[in-house]
Amino acid sequence: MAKRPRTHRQGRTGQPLTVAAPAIVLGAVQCRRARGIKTHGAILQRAVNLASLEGLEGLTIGKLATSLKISKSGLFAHFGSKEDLQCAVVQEAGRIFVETVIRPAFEAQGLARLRALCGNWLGYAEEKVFPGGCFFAAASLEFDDRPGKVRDLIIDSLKRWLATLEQAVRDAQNAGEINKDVVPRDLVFEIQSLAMGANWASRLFRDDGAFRRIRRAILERIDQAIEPHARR
Amino acid sequence: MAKRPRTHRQGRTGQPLTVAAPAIVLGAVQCRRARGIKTHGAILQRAVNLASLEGLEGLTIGKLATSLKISKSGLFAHFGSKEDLQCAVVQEAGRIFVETVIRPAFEAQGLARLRALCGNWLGYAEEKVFPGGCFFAAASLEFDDRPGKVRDLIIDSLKRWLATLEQAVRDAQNAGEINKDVVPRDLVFEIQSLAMGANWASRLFRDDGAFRRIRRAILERIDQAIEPHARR
DNA sequence: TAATAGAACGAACGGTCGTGCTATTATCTA
DNA sequence: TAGATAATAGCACGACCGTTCGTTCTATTA
Repeated sequence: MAKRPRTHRQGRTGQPLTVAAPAIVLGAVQCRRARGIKTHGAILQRAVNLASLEGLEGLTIGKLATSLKISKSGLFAHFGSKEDLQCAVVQEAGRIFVETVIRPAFEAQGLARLRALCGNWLGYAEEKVFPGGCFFAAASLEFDDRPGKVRDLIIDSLKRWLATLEQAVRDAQNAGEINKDVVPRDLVFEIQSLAMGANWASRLFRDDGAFRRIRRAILERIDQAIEPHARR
Repeated sequence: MAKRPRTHRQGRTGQPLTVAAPAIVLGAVQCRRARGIKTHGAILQRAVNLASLEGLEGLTIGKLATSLKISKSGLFAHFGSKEDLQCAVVQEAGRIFVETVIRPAFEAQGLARLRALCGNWLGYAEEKVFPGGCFFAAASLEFDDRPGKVRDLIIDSLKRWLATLEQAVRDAQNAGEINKDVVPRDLVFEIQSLAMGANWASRLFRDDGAFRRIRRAILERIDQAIEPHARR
């Protein structure tokens, strides 16, 4: 978008500010005092919500600053560039996703974990953890044709999510719960597609029945893949 | 977006130019001479392709004009506003969709038509009729939170597509090919979700294997719904 | 051939975008 | 409590946005 000749926020001596303990590295910039950390967090939180509604590109620094009642430049100083802001937003969204969808499911094992992952995802999308539906569904379609750091981060997040699902399938196979003939990637792919469809329909048609339909479809699809003795 | 105080392109006497036969009404503006019609078509074609890559909002009048080597204002005169341009683009995309996906399938009946609709859609997405994948998948997620004429058009197009699929299911049920216990809307919903997922994965991961996977999944899902005597 | 109107142009508008400089204020530390 | 520096604000920039205007070229028609 534009050239950025100088590294942002360096010490007077030139060496980067990769200092001691209490500094929090967030994006390209560091906050080292209580006020800065608080502001940084508030910006990020608002930015994630705004971006989920308007898209990562539709998220503008001016609107974000206005909605937080701070100056554009004051906000801008927290991130070296708009691209870095977008990256920070993607990472924050990923953190929320992990906490909401993935981590709770890791209390279960095998097939139960797979079911928990799917159930948590549907809950996460339905309960609007992000006001614009699944953050990564929107972001990935927005950036699929825009190479750069942001897209790389989005792809990386989604690959890790798919890998988590696949590993759960494999674990369930090793535990004898899911049929060994099932190709984990194929099953995960179908589940993921159904989930994306639910998110899409609920957003566009404002039809929350979409989640009910897809929840049933995903459970049935999993049931097809499990060994008889593990049936509910 | 902005006020447009005067009706666009009126005759000297004041009455609108809603004249005789050969005028072609395209969007908000009319083209009545060979040159204008040709230009209008060229703009629309380029705009549809650009919008499928950059989104309907990322499609900018300046970039569009530059890429066609015409002036911004000359292009602008063909449409009353950016919103009208976006509407025209959606309608043109819809026309292409109907010609590519729907019309050819209407040579078949019942179950065969349902299979043809699904197959045509996968071909349409895979062969990149639009360079940015399924136009309506991208557009619907982009506009799901932006009320207005554009979103209404997108929703309308997608509702008609889903209704076409549902009617094919019902016809197949009436012909005794698909089990009457199947709820058409549920089946269509699952098929549509799988299709959206294929489009999503192929775009983001540049993985055309997605279409192979989902094609098989859709066919299997349809097979589950059909009466034994109609099995392939 | 003269009159008319469609089609395209170039220039400019007010607005917003991302970004950079500089000054001011707030907070921490010696 | 004073000095240092982090955090924020103010202001201006160049670029591009959608849009409007007056003008020019060109094709059709009287």
